[in-house]
Amino acid sequence: MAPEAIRSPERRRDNRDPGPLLGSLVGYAVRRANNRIMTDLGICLAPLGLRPATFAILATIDAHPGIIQAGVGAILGIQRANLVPLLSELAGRRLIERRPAPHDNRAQALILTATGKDLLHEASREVRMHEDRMLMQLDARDRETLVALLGEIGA
Amino acid sequence: MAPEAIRSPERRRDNRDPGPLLGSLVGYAVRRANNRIMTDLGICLAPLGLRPATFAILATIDAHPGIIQAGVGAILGIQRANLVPLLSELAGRRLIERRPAPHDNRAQALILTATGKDLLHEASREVRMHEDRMLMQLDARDRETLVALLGEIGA
DNA sequence: TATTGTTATACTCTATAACTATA
DNA sequence: TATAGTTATAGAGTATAACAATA
Repeated sequence: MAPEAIRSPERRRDNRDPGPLLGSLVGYAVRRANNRIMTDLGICLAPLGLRPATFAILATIDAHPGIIQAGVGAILGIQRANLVPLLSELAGRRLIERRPAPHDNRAQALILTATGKDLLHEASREVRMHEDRMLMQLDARDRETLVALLGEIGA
Repeated sequence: MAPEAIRSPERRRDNRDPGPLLGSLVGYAVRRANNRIMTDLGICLAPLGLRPATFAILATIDAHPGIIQAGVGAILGIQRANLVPLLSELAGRRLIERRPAPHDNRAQALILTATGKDLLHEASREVRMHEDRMLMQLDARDRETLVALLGEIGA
């Protein structure tokens, strides 16, 4: 009865369908979108000597001048131990400075240098172009909806 | 003029705001959602001896019986070289079988064993519960919207 | 020539434990 | 005792190059 010829049993060459199970999972759609975004973002930032993680760190310090390392880790979901080599890399390139924190001698207050600000602003332009390219199919309202819905996941 | 006391300048303890730059990026929202989903998914699958990657492989083979390794890699975005140890792990546990492919002596056709199907179905129940938990705040229409919008990213 | 599966290798990201110095 | 920064280390995930067998 079933006209199996219509669905071309196992011969589709451009088949990227993961099947009904994965195809119905929001988590799978999020993962695929994340992969595409991160791959493209990495390519955009590479010429500036940055990666997604180091870009995010610079942006966070810029938004919170004097923030301590643990604060950056809490915001970005990076563990203190894993933050150390990333910050050392940025400090070694004179993009950030580690200064003694005012009221806590254990902590280091982080600030961007003038060079760091310049590089961040240059990277921001690249990232905004990257976003516009990735979201070409979506208007401003779609993008707001997307951010709002994504923010509800796991909340 | 600006009543700065309202926004409590630099003293919010529960502050997870990454700042105006990252906060406005869809990519950042996707990344955070992906992290929350993957962390929870990993916890759900661990008792079954599976990870997100091995679960996705089982689901893909179940949807495409007889698919060859390169096909699985193309669907899931996993490179052939990285697929080998994953498939060896699954074959070692007798969850899948590698059989000579009918029309191509280079390729291996992959199928689920009865044990593999049982484990996949058990894992599927766990994953659906995981999804319902992660998407608790979203109704069916929101979820469809989310999948549709995510599918347009990078297209 | 191109493709499939495979091995080897390296690099990034992430996770944990332990140490020090401060609080 | 708890926290901040640090070191060391191990595990995933991902990337490339090269090879043998086959198309």
